[in-house]
Amino acid sequence: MNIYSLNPEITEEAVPVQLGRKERHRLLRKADIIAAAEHVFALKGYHKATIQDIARQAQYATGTVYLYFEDKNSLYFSIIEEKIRELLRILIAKIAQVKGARLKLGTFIYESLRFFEMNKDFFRIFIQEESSLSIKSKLAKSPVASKRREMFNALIKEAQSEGLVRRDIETTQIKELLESILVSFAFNWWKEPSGQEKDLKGMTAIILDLFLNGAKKR
Amino acid sequence: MNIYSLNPEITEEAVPVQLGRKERHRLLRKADIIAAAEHVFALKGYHKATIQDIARQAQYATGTVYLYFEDKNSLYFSIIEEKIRELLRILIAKIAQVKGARLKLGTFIYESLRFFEMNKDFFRIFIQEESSLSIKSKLAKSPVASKRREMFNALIKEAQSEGLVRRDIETTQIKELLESILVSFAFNWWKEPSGQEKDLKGMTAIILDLFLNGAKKR
Amino acid sequence: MNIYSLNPEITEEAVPVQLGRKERHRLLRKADIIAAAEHVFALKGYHKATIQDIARQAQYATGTVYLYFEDKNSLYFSIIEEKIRELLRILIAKIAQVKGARLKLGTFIYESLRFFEMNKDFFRIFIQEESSLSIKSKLAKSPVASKRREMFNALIKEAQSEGLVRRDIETTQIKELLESILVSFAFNWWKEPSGQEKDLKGMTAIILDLFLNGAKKR
Amino acid sequence: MNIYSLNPEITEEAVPVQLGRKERHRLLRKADIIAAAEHVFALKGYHKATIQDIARQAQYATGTVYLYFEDKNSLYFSIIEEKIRELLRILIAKIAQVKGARLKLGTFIYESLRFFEMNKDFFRIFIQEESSLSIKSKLAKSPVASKRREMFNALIKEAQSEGLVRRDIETTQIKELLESILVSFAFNWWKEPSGQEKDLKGMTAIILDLFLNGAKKR
DNA sequence: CATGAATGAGTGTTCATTCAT
DNA sequence: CATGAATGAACACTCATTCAT
Repeated sequence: MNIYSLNPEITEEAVPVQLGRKERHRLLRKADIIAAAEHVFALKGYHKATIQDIARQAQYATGTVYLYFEDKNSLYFSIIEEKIRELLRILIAKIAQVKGARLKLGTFIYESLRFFEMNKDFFRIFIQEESSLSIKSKLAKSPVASKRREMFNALIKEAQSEGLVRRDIETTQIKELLESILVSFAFNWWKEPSGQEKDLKGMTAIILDLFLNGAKKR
Repeated sequence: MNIYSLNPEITEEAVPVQLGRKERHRLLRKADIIAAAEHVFALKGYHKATIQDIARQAQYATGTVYLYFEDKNSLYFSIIEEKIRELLRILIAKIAQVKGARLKLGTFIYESLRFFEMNKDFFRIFIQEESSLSIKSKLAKSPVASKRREMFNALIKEAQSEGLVRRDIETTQIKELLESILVSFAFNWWKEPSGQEKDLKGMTAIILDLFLNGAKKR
Repeated sequence: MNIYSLNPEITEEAVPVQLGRKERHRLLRKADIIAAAEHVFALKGYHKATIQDIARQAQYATGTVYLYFEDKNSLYFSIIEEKIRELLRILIAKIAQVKGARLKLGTFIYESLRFFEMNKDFFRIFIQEESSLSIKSKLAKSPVASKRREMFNALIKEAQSEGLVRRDIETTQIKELLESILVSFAFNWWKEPSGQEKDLKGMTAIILDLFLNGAKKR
Repeated sequence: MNIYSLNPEITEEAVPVQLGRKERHRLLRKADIIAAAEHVFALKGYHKATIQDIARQAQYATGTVYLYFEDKNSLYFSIIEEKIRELLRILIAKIAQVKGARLKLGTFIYESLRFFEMNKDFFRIFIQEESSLSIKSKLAKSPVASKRREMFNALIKEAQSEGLVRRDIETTQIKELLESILVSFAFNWWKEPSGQEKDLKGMTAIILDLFLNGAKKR
């Protein structure tokens, strides 16, 4: 897997030059709307955000949104997909720069936390509003999410074959465990109003420590 | 902390005799409605469940619901509070029966998983529908949730002072780790359609292992 | 067939005393809304009439309409059914008062034209707006329409067995002929702005003549 | 009256050579769009057919349709006018080939029914969807419809002066009567699912019989 | 207390029409 | 001329909440 295997749709910088003017234009519009929707959803949450709100924010007419997205839900979905795509791009790039499972895991944790920090507002959608886990179900079927899962799995597998991570537990379960820990720390950081000053990504070491060594006193 | 410190409101068996007939009546009505709401929410999810649905299920008139609950959201909230209260009651009772931090932790894990298993349908609300994390935020402020947090913290602290759990990391963070692992296993069990046959609470040993020893190979 | 075989639902005078207060109330509300809808549909036509218009006219809130009717279309349909029911009631009553196929046919024609004259505004819905024929298709399946068809058929059959009407052509086709002639005269009367003064029901004799003797010169 | 008195606009074969290239081009475009619209309207009905559908079917852009037709309704109207024009052309041609009012009437009925049979799909627009009678009102003012009316009237008048048709009833009314009978038979044939096999134009004799001789037993 | 009919604000979505390119 | 992206008004329908009985 490499960075070019990511579907470059939407993200402006990634729009290949060979796309026709029309198609380029289309992707830019989609990006406009996604940006507006991200903002509105983050502010109001899924149910309270209206398509009119989003259109106004994007400075388009209501109907225009429907030229680019099937319906409200698919727009919502696109935002999330786009975010995952972005995170995945970062993860792949950064992880490629280091050697050894431990460092790679550390990089993975660090960049994931950093991404969360930088997209604090966006994640309010999940946190304040609908279907955090429902979305997970739907996302599970999306190609981007699959890519991320594969990459994550590969990472854990590598750690297992390098002898860093135990093999008596399924790769998938180890992966889910690390994910849970990340989500948990992120959420607790997010929850605290004072969390703004603290450094989420600075918790990388502790997380890695807890993940690998557990809670037992030695 | 002991079992009597729990707010006994609502749960029938726990209704103290000294409450007036009126008040007792009132609590029973609330319990009726909560039971109906739990069913309907689990079936349809928060947004698609209507107050009319719930009233019909409880065999009351629409307006009656509003005699006992402020609005839809507070009804929803009450269900969750009630569930936590129930779990908390169980946890406290069972943990009181064993000695030693290790056993207590095991009991905590076992009973939590068992409760999740037995309330599979209820948790669909969180998982399929709204605001898994949003509710967490709101719950954080509710007295029941505080009680559970305190109890959980006390448990970890006990384990730390007994020398089972490391002291170089904050109690809260240790607690979050355990919670993460629980959530991770519970969600994965829930997710699998075949999960019905498998035994979630049977995973207690593995979870305790991962919690104490971490993911590192030894 | 007799007058009691008609479904008396809705029409106020026909509401049997044994209906509960609730049910009576419900039928009155339905009648209110049907009256308002009849007016609005006649004025604006099906597509341009909005549920809001109708609700306003009936002096109810929008949602109230939906307590009594599934949706816009079914409301529209109910109006037509009700009109047919009314006409049918009149036809049955009047025809029962005369003897002989010729007189019965005359009465049928006369009362049909009279009904059309008196409901001029209502028929504008069909004439100016939607789906005159489409509605026919749907109506064909409704019980009221079936009743009217049966009654009409019985009338022609009686005329055939009395020797007034030829038997070498199917009853149904004879029936369609008479219906055609009625429609033709009614529409022409309706079309003329001056038609207001002329007497539609006064054309009974001519219609009966045309129906029986045809257009041929003798 | 002869075939050349028909407005030859639109129909390709009839486009006179003396029209400029521009104008010829224009008429061809209109014909393209009308053909597409006929198809789409027949398929979806007036309200559910969209201009976009029609444009796509005609392989033009949305806006192009508006270069040739005022709006959706006038496009719809043009189709009907064109159909009437076509029927009228046929009627005039066929009727010119026979002698005597009776034969002419028969031809008129036969060709009208045949045309209906052959354009079954097209007539679904009228039958399933909007404004059968509304369109009549509007059409009454269109030149094509006037032409057809005149021709029809002339036919009946001829029958009256030949002594075939009674003169004690207005020509117009006789005409409307025959039209109603035709419509009635056509609709009943159309309505029946089994009608596909039966022969509509084969009913010419019965219709003529009923029209001329009426329903009376002799 | 209980009822449940009535309310009416609120929203996703469609589509005829326009107009800058 | 042709295009088709953009427009935005319009509307059916829902449902939490109220209140007269």
